[in-house]
Amino acid sequence: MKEKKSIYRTDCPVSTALDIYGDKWSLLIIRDMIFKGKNTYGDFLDSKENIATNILADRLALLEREGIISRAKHPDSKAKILYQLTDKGIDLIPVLIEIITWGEKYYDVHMPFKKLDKKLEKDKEGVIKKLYKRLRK
Amino acid sequence: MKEKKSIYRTDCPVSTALDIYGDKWSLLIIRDMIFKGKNTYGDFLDSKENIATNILADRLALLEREGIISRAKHPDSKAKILYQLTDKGIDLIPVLIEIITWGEKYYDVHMPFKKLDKKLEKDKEGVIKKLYKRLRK
DNA sequence: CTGTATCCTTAGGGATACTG
DNA sequence: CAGTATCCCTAAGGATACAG
Repeated sequence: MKEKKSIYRTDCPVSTALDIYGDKWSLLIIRDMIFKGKNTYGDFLDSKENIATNILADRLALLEREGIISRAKHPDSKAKILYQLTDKGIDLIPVLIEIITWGEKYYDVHMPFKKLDKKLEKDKEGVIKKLYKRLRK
Repeated sequence: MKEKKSIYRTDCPVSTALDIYGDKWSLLIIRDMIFKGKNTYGDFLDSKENIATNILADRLALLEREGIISRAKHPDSKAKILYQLTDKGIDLIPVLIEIITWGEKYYDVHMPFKKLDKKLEKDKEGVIKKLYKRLRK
């Protein structure tokens, strides 16, 4: 596997964050983990956006290297790997929530669960707290 | 100039948002407009990250096409152009704030104004409101 | 099932020169 | 000053095949 230099452009929090997940795929993996409970390679491959296997492998490695996700053996099978959000990854919930809020305000788009859309409008803080609770267990 | 197809991958708000600003530069321009009051081509070129002229021109066009920024004549000079955030662009404030919050929590990074960093810790909502107020004028 | 590896094409982007 | 244009290289990414 190629080595990434992991050098950030500047000491700005925005540019540093973008150096890590400023691309078209990383946050989709995080989205699937947070909102759809996905946690295996096959799960991620199965998304509507059709991520390529090489890109998926690359991003999983990158996210693990940055401490955003962890890998562990899956209880179901020896070959299977279980990907889980670390606390650092869980802390991306508010970022995702704000991106969703913006997207839903300006485009005809929706999260797969209508309940979530409505709850978000009414009680964003409540949604965030619930997600934290579910993922921290 | 090349035509961008502007077709979004899916109807997911996250993937749609990433189709627009899921790259290493777009949000840096927005950052500079929100937090540093930048609004001319030369201002943007002047950032620490050293964006290339062709990339800057491309992103300004993209952001304008998406209705996130607007262009107008600059009062100072006929040649100069004034870029300003639209309401849609201003609504990216919460996204940036959450990205900054996450970045500052996990990396040794800082926004150029220390006051902002401290205020963010104590009163995130207040900071957001102030920024909205300043930019909506 | 979880990846790697490979091939190939396109997009991103740095450097620089140039124009209205 | 605000871009365009060009050159050229690298990174991103799609498709497919293959391996443990």
